[in-house]
Amino acid sequence: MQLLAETFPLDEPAESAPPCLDVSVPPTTDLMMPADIPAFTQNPLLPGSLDQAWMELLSLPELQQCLNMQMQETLNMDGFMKPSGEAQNPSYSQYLPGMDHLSSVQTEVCPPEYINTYDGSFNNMVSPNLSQMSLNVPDVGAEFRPEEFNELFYPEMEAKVNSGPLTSDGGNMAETASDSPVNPMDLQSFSPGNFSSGKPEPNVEFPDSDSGLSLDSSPHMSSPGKSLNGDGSFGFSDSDSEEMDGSPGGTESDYTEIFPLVYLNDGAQSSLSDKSSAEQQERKGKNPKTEPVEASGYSKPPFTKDKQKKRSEARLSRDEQRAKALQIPFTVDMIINLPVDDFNEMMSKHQLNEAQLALVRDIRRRGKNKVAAQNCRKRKLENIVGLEYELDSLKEEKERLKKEKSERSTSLREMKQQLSTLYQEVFGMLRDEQGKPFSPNEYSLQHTADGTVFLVPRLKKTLVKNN
DNA sequence: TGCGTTTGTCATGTC
DNA sequence: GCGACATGACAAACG
Repeated sequence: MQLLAETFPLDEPAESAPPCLDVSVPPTTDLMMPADIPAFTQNPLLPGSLDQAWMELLSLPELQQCLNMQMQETLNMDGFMKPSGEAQNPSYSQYLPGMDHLSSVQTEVCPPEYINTYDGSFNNMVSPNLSQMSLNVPDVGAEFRPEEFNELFYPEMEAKVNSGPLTSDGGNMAETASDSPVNPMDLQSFSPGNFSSGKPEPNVEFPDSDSGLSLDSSPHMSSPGKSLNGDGSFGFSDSDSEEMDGSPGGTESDYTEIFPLVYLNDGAQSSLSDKSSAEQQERKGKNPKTEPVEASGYSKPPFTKDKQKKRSEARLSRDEQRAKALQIPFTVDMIINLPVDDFNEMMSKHQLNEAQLALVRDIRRRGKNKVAAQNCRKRKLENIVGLEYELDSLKEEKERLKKEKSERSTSLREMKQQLSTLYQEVFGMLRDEQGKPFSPNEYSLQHTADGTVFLVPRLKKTLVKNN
């Protein structure tokens, strides 16, 4: 085994450079044969007590490279901790996508086969699976968009959402509207026998309408209701909803006078009524309350209970009552669910007065907004649930990373200690021309990428740095 | 009777 | 500019 220590110009001109010792360790040289180390003849030999195994290890270029890296990192430990520092990035969602690169950290660590060469030394202090050291970043994808998260955690829910009738894209809605059978209002219910209660109420109001049919509460002052009722004798409001619900026909006489029947009895109207009147009658007979909701295409709103469903039906029926009162020849379902083109076409086929038009628009707006509100609330709940799952997942990930960081810190500390020991041992073997050991205050060992080890004067190093 | 939840509605903004 | 949709806010209904 040979240990070479020769002057080395380092990165400065030879004439100005103080001598550096090139301590290269060819693996096949004999430590006890100074003749084999010509450049070292002017320098002290390593003592014969040097463990040959150590020197063999040192002779390995891989180990030298590893040592070189370790020494560099020892000199600059900040860089050593960089990956962990990134892992502490509080911006977790942004951090996770970038975690992929951390798996490459292992390439910067001395590979296990090199470490294993130490057998009894490094082997014990370094994780045996160093090459396997990588952050097991869960495959969570590059982003945490709520949709993906929902798909990740609630595939079933997502499927239901996508397949259900309450999609917000309107596709199903339009389909439902166009596919649903036409359910015109029961025109027979417009008969005086059904509508007239014989109890005229000049100030009766209809519930929940801003169509201009309510007098004072309506912000839509442009609506025709007021113009029709300048005396304020006619309007809708929720305050009379019970009245309306209780006696739906109670206002018939008033409205039939105010809004004379505009039934054109044209083809459209007859088709609308003939098409499904029988069917509707049959359904109404079975379950008159649920018919409008089911036919509307959103038969079961999310998180709806039976009683709430009844409320919904009651609400819808109030719109039906209004429509009946104004003798609007369309079903509420049609008004709400028809595509805009079909809706306009339907409207164009009937001569509706301004009050009727306003009410139809209100019914359509309210109906669509009701569905939109239901979808909005459903999405909000899904987002909340998804965020809760995400929070739990991130907490687990955080704990895992903390544990991993602790383990890596321990491993790094042990490696530093071992490297320091090795450094001191190698350094202590070196002797100058007089056979005296080099002062660690004046010299230090440095590695180059090719595995060469230099004994560099610290003063020189300082000078070079300052220059 | 007070309180929390659900639902419908309105107002407003965005597409 | 209009219509559809989304959403916060509010009030009513209800348990």
